Amino acid sequence: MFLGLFSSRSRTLFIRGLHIGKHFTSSGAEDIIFRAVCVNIRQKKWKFVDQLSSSLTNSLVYRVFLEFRSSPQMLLEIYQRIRGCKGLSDSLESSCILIHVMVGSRNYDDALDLMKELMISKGYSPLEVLEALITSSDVCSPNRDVFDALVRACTQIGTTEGSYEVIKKLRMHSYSISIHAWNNYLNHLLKIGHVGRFWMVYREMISYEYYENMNTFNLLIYALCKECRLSEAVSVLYRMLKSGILPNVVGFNMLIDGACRADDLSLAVILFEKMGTISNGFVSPNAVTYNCIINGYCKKGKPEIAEEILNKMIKMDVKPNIRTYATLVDGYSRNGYLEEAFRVCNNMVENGLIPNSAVYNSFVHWLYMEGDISGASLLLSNMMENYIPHDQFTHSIITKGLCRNGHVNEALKFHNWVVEKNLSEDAFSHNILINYLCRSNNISGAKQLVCSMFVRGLIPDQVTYGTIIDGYCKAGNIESAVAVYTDMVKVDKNPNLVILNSILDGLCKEESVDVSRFLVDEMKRLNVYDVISFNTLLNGYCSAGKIKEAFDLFTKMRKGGFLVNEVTYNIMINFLCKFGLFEHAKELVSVMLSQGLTPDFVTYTTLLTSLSKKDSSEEVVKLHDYLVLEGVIPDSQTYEAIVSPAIKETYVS
DNA sequence: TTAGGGTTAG
Repeated sequence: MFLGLFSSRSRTLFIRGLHIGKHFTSSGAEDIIFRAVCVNIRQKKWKFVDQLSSSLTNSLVYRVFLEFRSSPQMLLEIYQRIRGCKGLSDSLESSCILIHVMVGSRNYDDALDLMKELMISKGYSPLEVLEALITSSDVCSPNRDVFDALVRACTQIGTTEGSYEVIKKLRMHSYSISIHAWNNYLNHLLKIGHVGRFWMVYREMISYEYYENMNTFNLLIYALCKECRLSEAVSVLYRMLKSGILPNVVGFNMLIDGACRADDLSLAVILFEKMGTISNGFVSPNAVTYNCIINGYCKKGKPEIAEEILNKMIKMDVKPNIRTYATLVDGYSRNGYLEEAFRVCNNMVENGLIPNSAVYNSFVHWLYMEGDISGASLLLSNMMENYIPHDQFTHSIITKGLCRNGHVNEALKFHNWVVEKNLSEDAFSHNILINYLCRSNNISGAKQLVCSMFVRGLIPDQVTYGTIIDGYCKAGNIESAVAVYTDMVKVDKNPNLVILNSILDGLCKEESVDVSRFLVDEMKRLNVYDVISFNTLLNGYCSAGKIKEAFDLFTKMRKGGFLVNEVTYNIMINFLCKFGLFEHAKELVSVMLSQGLTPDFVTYTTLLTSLSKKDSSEEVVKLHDYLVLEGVIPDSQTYEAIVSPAIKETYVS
């Protein structure tokens, strides 16, 4: 109290003394300062605190925080005033008191920020923060939400292991964490694509006798949809209903979106129509629901039905948003109706929405795909004039657009500009360029680009490695491909199916068919294979003239059912034609059709090229007619070179 | 917690 009597001059001298005299920090002196600070804070004399803040020691800050721990607002104000001071930034214990108080007063955002700051800027590990929080819970009223918040902070800064260690440690300390923290961690695992780990953690959670809440069930639906396990995802919905938990619109939306992505639009529509009934009238479609269905129809090649859904949406009083229009714009564009896409965009503007980068990106992408470089450039200028910021998508689209239209050097120049401006944040654009450089046999250029990624702090991803590996394989340099593969495994990037298929193709091209078969066996053992793997091996057998092996494999694949597609038949048809067994090849077309597979332009070209070498024009025309009647879309080059002259000849004779 | 646009394989 006596300090209150100090004149402002003597107070200043007192503070100056604090700056100069380190000896002042003896406990007696600290008590005096502590009381002085507390009095001034209570009287809201912040100027005093502000002047003193840089001189506060760790222990003083800690004592002040303890003193005011039951007045969250006051404590927060003190924190705001002294947040830059060394006494606070050095003290994990003081920060933990703050965190306890913030969480206790439901000020989660500030608590999360503080935790993140401790881990990112101050370098404390999640476990160190946890231990400090546990220790400080002796002086603060313990609150489980603090630990939940720490798990959340860890997932937000992306430390997957950190969050898991926190959960584990809490169990060891017999502190229970809430289902919300588990959900948060599970959600994080899904976001980073670790679905396998998701299921492990989920099972672990259940083994500790936690009960799923609505969010957990939604996460299960989300995970199952990501894995295309649609019927299991639907059964989660029924499990929810059985356990008396009413699904919310998010769960329905994830199911509907999952069904669309799994190419089961009819299920998506059924769920969409029945969501009201299933939820006892509690849930009705929202904008996300409509957007999912609209996207489903667009990706299925039916943008006009998608637009009908948009009209229905408006009728039902659900307001379309920018994503609704962006989806439809892309839907029309990707199906070749750019004019319609522009019309939809105009409607959007009339409805008061401004085209964003997603809308521009779609237009630019599809203009480039159509070869309309000037149209794309025009739109890009328009984008800049309207101050719409370009993003990573824009950069990739421009890079690919230029490469695809034969301007690889322009693409490289553009890419360098992006990199120089520090605008490159992900590996996408690099991967596109690496792919085009490999295609043009410039593997050393591609390798340079990978090196530049490291220099810029960009981590090459699976696609980067896969593209380089494929480049080497295509160039017939399987040794280098395997060397890159080994490097990739060393940096903890697991090979995926695409990469294994590339290596398999490389081995087949090198006629190392025995090694290829060994690789396929290994892929089968790991359960990482698809129809492409088998087609590649089949093609390898055919190229190597291994007739018996080829036919054995073909029979096995057909027995397997799902491991056969049009390409399988094309390989065999080509093989038979090569050996002059044209009739057998033609018979395979009937087998194909009986299996519900439609011959494609490759089948068409293979058969007609082979037939034209040995038979009359009349036969060529007959085969063309037969294939077209069976639904084949003729390859234009083959038609011009072989069929058209044959038709003329047949007519003339 | 859910929805839009860009990369790799036969």
